Amino acid sequence: MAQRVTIKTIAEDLGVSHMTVSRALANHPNVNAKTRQQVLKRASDLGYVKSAAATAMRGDATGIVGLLLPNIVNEFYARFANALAIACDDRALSLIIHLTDDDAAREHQAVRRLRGVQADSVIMVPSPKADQDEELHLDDLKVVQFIRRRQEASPTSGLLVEDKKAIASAVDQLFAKGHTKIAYIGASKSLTSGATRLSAFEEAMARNGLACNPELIRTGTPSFDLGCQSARSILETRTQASALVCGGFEISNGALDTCLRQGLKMPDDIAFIGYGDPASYMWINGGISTISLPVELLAEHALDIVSSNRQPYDGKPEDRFVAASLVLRSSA
Amino acid sequence: MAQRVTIKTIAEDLGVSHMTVSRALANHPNVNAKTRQQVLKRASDLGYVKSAAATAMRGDATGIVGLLLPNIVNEFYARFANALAIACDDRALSLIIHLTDDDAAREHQAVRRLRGVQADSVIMVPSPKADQDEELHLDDLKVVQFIRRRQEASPTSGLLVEDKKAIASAVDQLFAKGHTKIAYIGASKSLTSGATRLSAFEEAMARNGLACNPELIRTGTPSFDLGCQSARSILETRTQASALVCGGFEISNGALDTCLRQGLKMPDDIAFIGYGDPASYMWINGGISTISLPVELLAEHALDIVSSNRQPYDGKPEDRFVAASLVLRSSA
DNA sequence: ATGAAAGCGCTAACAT
DNA sequence: ATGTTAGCGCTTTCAT
Repeated sequence: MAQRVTIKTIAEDLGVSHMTVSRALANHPNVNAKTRQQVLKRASDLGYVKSAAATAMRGDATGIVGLLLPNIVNEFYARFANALAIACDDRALSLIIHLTDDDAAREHQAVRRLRGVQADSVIMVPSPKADQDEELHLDDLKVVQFIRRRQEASPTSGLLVEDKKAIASAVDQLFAKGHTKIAYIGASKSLTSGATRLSAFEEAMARNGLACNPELIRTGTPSFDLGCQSARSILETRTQASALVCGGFEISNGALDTCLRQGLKMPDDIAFIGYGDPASYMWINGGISTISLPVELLAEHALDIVSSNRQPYDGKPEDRFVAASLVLRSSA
Repeated sequence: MAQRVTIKTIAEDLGVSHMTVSRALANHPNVNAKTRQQVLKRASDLGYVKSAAATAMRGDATGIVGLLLPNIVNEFYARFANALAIACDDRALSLIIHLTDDDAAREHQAVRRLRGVQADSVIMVPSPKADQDEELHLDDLKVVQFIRRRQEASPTSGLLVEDKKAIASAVDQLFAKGHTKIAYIGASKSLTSGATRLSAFEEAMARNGLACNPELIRTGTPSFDLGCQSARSILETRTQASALVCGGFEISNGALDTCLRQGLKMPDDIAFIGYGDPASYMWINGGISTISLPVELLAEHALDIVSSNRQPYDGKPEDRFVAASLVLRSSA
């Protein structure tokens, strides 16, 4: 196979030193105009590309952004990744995606590899942390924790969704429509976002003078399955719930899947308010009401935080909150 | 910030040469057992990770797989990326995703950057090629062209979907239900996949003794918009089509969006057969009939081709075909 | 069993 | 305006 094209290749071709080539390519002023032209032409002809490895080894920024997501099938994450990938391409950054499946070991490996390639920064949805998990070494990375927030040894920034108001509106809306037995499925309290959403739900219930039947509140590790199973068991409960609010993307899809499979009409059989706003929600059942998050805006913020200052630690870690909103369609 | 941990850091800590550390970490036999333990412990404590840059500069494989997709919002691509990301994580590979938006310039940049980081291989959905596009330098990459196939200067492998039979079945099915005015929206003929699908459609029409009204056949650069606009204009045509077959993922979503926005009942107002099988198709309109592609299998194949032999050129380029199937639900 | 040297591609810091 | 040197982290080769 063809030998790798380096500045030395070009230098020898042109009978100059490799430094002249380096300077020409870097637009350094001290290069004869004619020489520069020759270098540029030759580089272009040979398809020269600067070695990222050499650059990285010198300690320069790599322009690599790591993205750790539980998965990328969930349309919310997919849209986030999509927006982020476009933004990265626009800024000449490389996006390395690792999927964690919300598993601490996978997350650990992913961070290792990102440190290996000297990624400048990582945008991550931290996995629900078990206490025995080993500490992540994040010192040389600029970290943004997305969606969920976990305490780490190194300072990390946060990009969180402020959804308490939207969840409260959801409950208010259901109450206004006469619902009193309102169920909720969300992430377990060990995740701060799980705790936050749950308390938003409970407070809104209380504010409307509604009792929270423990049978109608389900929490656990957020997943499609949790949504399915919780929805199923809620529907089986003697205390028939007339409405369901979801507090997680996967959960929402899982719960919705169960309701649809059971042939339930919404809102007649059950009023449904999902979480996240995949395009398909618009089409299902004449429109699924949902708590919608501004994905593209979130991607912008994430990249903003990590690229505002490429040197880790130079900027203080910051927390940003972006508001979710309740979108009412026909399912509630 | 903390200085990067290298084998020298560990070597100095332990008062040995960096070579001993290197050997200990590489599991080389000629290392004192006690020394090895010390090295391993220290490395683990300090969170040492081997520099990918140094490794790459020595010419070793980087374990980087590039993925070039038009976008990642389309659920087919998202599921493919998801499956590929999982497979990569399992094999300790890093997946770098670049989105091309089917644009040659973006594609060009993406390939440049992948060559810069010395990616071992690239799995790409080639953008529809305009003739004036500059040649891609793909010599040092192991390339798999996915979905679409383009002629390149360097040898590349192909991973293509064999969907002629599924498309023919779609037409047969519609004809069996009494449809005669069947419309088709697909990619333009300049893409081999576009040409293939279109001819499969035309042949099936002919076989059933049906005429192909040119007004009911639309092709172009595959996109959501093409689907929307073509569907709209087909629905406006005096020659009322009673059925619609889609020949592309984005196209399918776009056409479906238009039909749903116009409040059409399927299959009564129009029989609809989509392309690709996002989970939501199961839920929309009681189930959208579609030409379904085995995504996970495709991801396995793609990684198989590139990782069967990491050295570019050592394995001959190969073409693989994976069969699509017609999934009938309630929309046709 | 351990160490020293060289080289991968690049650029900052010195020559010339 | 151009060239030489050194060093980033690592492993292969050649000593010891």
